[in-house]
Amino acid sequence: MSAVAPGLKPRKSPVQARSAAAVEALRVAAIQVLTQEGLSCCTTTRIAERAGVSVGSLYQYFPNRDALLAAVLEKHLDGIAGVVDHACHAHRGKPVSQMAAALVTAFLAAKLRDPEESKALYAIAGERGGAELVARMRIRIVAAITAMLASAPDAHFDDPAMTGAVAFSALAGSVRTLLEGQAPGGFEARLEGQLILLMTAYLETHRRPASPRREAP
Amino acid sequence: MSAVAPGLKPRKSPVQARSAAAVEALRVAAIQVLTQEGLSCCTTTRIAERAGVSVGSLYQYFPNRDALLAAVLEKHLDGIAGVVDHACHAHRGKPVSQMAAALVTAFLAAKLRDPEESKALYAIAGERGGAELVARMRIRIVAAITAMLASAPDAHFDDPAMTGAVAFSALAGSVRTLLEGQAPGGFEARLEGQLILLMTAYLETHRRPASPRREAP
Amino acid sequence: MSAVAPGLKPRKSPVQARSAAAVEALRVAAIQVLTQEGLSCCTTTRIAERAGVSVGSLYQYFPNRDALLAAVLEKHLDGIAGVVDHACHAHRGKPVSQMAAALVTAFLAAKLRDPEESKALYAIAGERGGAELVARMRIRIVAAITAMLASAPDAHFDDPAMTGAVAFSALAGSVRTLLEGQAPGGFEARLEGQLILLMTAYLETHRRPASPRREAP
Amino acid sequence: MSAVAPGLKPRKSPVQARSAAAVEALRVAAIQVLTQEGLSCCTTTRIAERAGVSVGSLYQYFPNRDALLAAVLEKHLDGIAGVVDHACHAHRGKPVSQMAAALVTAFLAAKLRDPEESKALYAIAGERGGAELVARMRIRIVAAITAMLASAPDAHFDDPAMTGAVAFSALAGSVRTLLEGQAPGGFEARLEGQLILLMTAYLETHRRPASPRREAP
DNA sequence: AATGAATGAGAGTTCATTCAT
DNA sequence: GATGAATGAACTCTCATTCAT
Repeated sequence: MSAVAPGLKPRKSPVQARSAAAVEALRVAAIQVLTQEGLSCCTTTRIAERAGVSVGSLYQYFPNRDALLAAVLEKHLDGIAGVVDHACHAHRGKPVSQMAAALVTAFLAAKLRDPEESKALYAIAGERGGAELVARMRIRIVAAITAMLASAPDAHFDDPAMTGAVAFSALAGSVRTLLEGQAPGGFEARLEGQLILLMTAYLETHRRPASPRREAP
Repeated sequence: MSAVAPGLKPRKSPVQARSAAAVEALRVAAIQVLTQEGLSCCTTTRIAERAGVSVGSLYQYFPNRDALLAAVLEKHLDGIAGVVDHACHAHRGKPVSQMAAALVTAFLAAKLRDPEESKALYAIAGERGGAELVARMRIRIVAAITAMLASAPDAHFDDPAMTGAVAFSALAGSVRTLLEGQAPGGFEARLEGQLILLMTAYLETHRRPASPRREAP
Repeated sequence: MSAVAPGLKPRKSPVQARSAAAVEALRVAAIQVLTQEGLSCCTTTRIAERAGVSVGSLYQYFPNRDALLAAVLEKHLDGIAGVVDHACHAHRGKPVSQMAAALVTAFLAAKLRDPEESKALYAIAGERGGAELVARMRIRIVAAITAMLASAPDAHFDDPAMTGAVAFSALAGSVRTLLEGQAPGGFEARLEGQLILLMTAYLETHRRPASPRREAP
Repeated sequence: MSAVAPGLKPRKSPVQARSAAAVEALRVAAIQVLTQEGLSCCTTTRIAERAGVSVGSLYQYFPNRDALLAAVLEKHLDGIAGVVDHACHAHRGKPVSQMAAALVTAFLAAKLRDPEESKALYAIAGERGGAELVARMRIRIVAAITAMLASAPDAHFDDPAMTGAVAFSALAGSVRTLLEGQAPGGFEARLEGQLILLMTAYLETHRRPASPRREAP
């Protein structure tokens, strides 16, 4: 229906732009409501209200409430996965100690950027549909870690996928504990150091005994 | 835990016995419903139905739905905490490697004894009230670990509470991931070994450099 | 269980005595609960509890909740009616001014002896069954008043029943207002005087102009 | 009350009109249910059903059941108070006998316009919240009566507020009795005359002894 | 497209009443 | 008889979803 801007890249039509804006507003509103009022107050009406659109419109963009919440969760998880992905790519071929530090740092940075949001989304992650998204994201991240580990020059992992999975689980679990429980004072501050320590110790368990270069058959 | 002296007192009046049976039936039913139908289907009606009692009876034993779910969660957490507590006590003064193995083994044994139950209860843990119970249990377990660590003859922890907290978080988080996501094949089987490896590596990070007795300045 | 005093009047059997005690306890308990916790808290369980008997027993003495409440109301109304009845009998043949004063005084004394109770019972009076009891009591009292009025030496009432009904309505209504609304300060204190004034004025409206015997045309 | 100028503005937006219609339908339905089935059958479901709207809609207009009933009562009481208020204003400065007649006539006319409604609302008046509304209305009416009495040229009231309160209580109480009890035949018909008699007698009790004009000190 | 009033199934909870003990 | 746990219909209220405007 809209006349596309003459020439360059196909922009979103005005209609689509409006849609996109509304969708984004709903996403942000959902997080705010979730954060400030809790899951049980996170009704479609409240979200729409906060987003400044009508409930009717909400249902134009999402088939139902769960789809909206899933979308919110998915975007969040995508962000996390992207950051970790990137860090893993960037540290291929580096020594495992650097890998460990990079992994921890990247994940913490991503997850703690908006702690309230991260915390609130755990509530969604447990709901129908959430588990699957989390599983997908986990697979993606573990794959990235696995690939990184496999490229380590100073270590050999018999089963890098397993090691990666355990490493990520430990990391994600620790952060979850931090966010969910009111962590004891100073916990947050020193968590990063401790996690790097933990991660490094775990990965270096697999360190290659001697100069690996030449003799790999 | 104690074997009752054979043949003696009936221990509970018939009335209490019926009550206890109903309460237990409700507890089990709640876990079943949670497991098989999810948190949002876990209504008082459904639980009572499954337990074979009427809703009215449910409310005779629990003041409201949340109290029932909290009771279920609390019993579960108490079981876990008891096992870990016990293991920590039993390994005071042992080398850290044994501590690590014992901690991992005890926690896994407790948490994976009924995986469905454990999994289902994560859903409750996020609800209002659940978080507090989890926090309490965490504090109790971390305290036990901390005390154990502080007694290690072959390591010195500057901040055993921090180390204990991180160790537990990593452990609990890994198991959660295992239970929540459909873990990749074989994950469960080798998880215990990997977690022992992880835990040991982390704790031995703090190993006392040499024979500690004589040369401490 | 007790040995009945040998000989004289047929006492209630022990069983009946127990029943009577329980019934009375329930009656009193109902009033207390009604007074202290309100009609919506006036459940059979609560009443039985307060009376120190079991719900089961309550249902041995009363076929259902409404019957219990009706019994409570009935006894209350009987008390009131009795007092007024008595006063009316005692003032037959007296001047109307004395009748007015006696009526007001008797009714107020009866109704305000336990204001809380009186007030609480208005709640029952509106429920199914209550209205009928109230109507019956009204009829009884109005009859007594009517008879008294008809005997007045210094007045003549064309329709003493009508006059009696209006007089009683006004009286009962005023007291109800006093009890229900938080009456303005001092209202209670001077109500009696004002009501006597009102009643006297109303009844003296019908005063026989002169020596009544002879000259009635 | 005013005839809307023909053909002009729709006065209410369609939305508001629908709302208003629903609210009014609920009000009427509540009175009908109360009248025909009693307070204990006056449930939100039943009211909504009778009003031809869904329960959900009921809760869109009233925060809860009590609020709906209170609204119904309030409107009724406002109507009564308005009529009495008006009559009192209109009879300031008139002789007390006219005041008495006007007060009785106005109140009866208002209260007996829809006797079923009036009767049904007594049930609400006793519930939590109802008492307060009744008290407020009472205060308003008594104030109006008091002001009227104070303006009487042919009587002097030492405490017009007290006299007003008693007068109103007697009046309201009599009517209540009429409506609640199945009044004896003909009662209603002659009640007005009797109440005027009663009221007049009571008020004239305070008649100023002699020609008041000149000698007011 | 956008709106938000209307819907009604279904949730949690209560309580008069019964009946096995 | 007395008991009080068990019952379940019925109540109030919520909220995801629809659809006339």
